[in-house]
Amino acid sequence: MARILITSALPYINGVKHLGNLAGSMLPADVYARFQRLRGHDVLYICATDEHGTPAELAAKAAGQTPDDYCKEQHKIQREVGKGFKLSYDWFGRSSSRPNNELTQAFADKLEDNGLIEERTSRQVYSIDDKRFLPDRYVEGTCPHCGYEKARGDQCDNCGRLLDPVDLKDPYSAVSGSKKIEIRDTQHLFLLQSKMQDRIRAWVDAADHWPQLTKSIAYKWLDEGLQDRSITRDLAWGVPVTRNGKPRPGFENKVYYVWFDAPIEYIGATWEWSSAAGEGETRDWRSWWRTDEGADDVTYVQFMGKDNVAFHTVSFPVTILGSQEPWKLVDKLKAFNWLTWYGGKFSTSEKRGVFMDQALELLPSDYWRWYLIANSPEGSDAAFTWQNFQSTINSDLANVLGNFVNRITKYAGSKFHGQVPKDGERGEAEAWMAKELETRLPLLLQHYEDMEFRKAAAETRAIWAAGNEYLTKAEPWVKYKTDVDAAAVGVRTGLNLAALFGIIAQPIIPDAAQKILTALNIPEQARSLNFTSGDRSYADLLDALPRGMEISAPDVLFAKIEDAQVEDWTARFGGG
RNA sequence: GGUGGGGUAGCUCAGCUGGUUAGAGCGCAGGACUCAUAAUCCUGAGGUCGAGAGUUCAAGUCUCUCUCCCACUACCA
Repeated sequence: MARILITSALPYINGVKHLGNLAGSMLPADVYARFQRLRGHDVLYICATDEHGTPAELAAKAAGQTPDDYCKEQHKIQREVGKGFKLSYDWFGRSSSRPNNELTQAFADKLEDNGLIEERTSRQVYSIDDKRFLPDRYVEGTCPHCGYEKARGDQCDNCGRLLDPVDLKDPYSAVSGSKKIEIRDTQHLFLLQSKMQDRIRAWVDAADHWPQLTKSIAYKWLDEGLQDRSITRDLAWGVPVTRNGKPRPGFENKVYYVWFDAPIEYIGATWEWSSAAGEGETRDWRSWWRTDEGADDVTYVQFMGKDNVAFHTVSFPVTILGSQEPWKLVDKLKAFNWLTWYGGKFSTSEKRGVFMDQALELLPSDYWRWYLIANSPEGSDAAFTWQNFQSTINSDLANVLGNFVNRITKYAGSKFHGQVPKDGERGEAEAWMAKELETRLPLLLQHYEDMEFRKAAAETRAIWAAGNEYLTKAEPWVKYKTDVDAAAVGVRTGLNLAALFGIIAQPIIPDAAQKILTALNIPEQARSLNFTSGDRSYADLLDALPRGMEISAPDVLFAKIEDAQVEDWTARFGGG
């Protein structure tokens, strides 16, 4: 039994996430976690909300709440939506939690002890009316190059040029609109990433389980040369800057930069999980993270969108390696491209696309889970369209899987008293089906191991489709007229296939799988993805259910998506 | 601008270190079947693999040029 630690990129606290966020980190991580649990491994799947930073502070202000209250509320909302999508987190934490505060401060201390942090003075935009320093993008003004009047301090959206806020003409605060702006000196802590360049490169060189996309992004940063970066900000909301447990002089009104503390929350959330252990339960977070305390046998897998890769392959490892402490580093890193929405991006700020809470109002989570995995943006960006969604669901789920389960269970009910038939001998059709399973099931497992989710879904579907093909070959409804025993073999095999189809469906569509397996009375211990444990062969899968066992026909598993619904949703959400 | 990824059947995508007639699903056409959610199964049509040049006995697969799309570009996260 292997120990597998899984984390998905922390969703930012600022509002419910859209389907693109779900498809690019949380959902595949969940599918992978479910898969590995069903393989019998010891899995710990950790996620959390990323709560610090300027956007959270401003959103709280806009909502008339303290950042703390705002985050508490938003965290609960995100946690519930995650539940709605059946994301099987072992823990869904908060980056503002106490453990993360402690860990972040401890890491900073270690880094400074190791000569990797120094104080530097930098010049920043200060808004007098807002009484705060402003990040570059919260300063707006007229672009010195093209005259665009709403250029941001970091970049002009009109001409695309990178800017420095001091270059803007007539600058004003994007927070309040105030023009009372000045440049002030401010002290910040800089993490000396440049000193870690060689160590990081050696570590990336040695990482042989990373996909191409991941490595190329890491090397890009390394080739350009790691720059020292500021890890503190002039904000009130965040992890307070300390030195050896005491407020750091001159930094009383500053916090660590959100990108410094957020990845540390992977560890922090595990600590939270540990602290929440119930009566008589032992949870040791350090055994998952400290290689000197048991984590050396842990395989750590991270899931994220491509925008996050640099931070996970370079920035966070600088923190970990720079600490000189035996913390666990990532072993496998799966990065995703974007799910696109009618030619553009899903966008939280522009409210483009479908958001997780809205999606659940339209259809049960399985529908979305299947579509988003079967069309996962793995190799390149993937387009979401309502029509594609409709045809994928209707074909794969309603027709191929749902109809298979329905036809065989109904037929068993009407002709074989709702029992697994006892009689009849196997023939050619069963041999053909066994052969299919023998070649396809190992492929399916391999795709999951490789984290090739599109391929895993395609193989799952191919196995379901093979079941329909089998029934055509076996045609029990024809044989029933002349030879009931011959029909019995077909029905028995069909019912066993329905059970198997439910079993392999579990990682992607857990609810539907549960319905199938419950209707067929499959006990928990018989639901694993270890198909050939012991002396069991693939052919045995076709006769695994106890003969004579009562089964029931589940309700129709998937309703088809009607054209009228597509029209309705298109009108409501746009697209097309 | 720089860097990276991508441009393969009507649509969405597979095609690893170059090797016989380029694949899948959907859609489309025809047929079979009737247990089933007008579902399923079979067969078929359909591609100058973005454009051009080069290397090679052989290129979707390697090199160069061009073109279009997307992402990243370190103080948004």
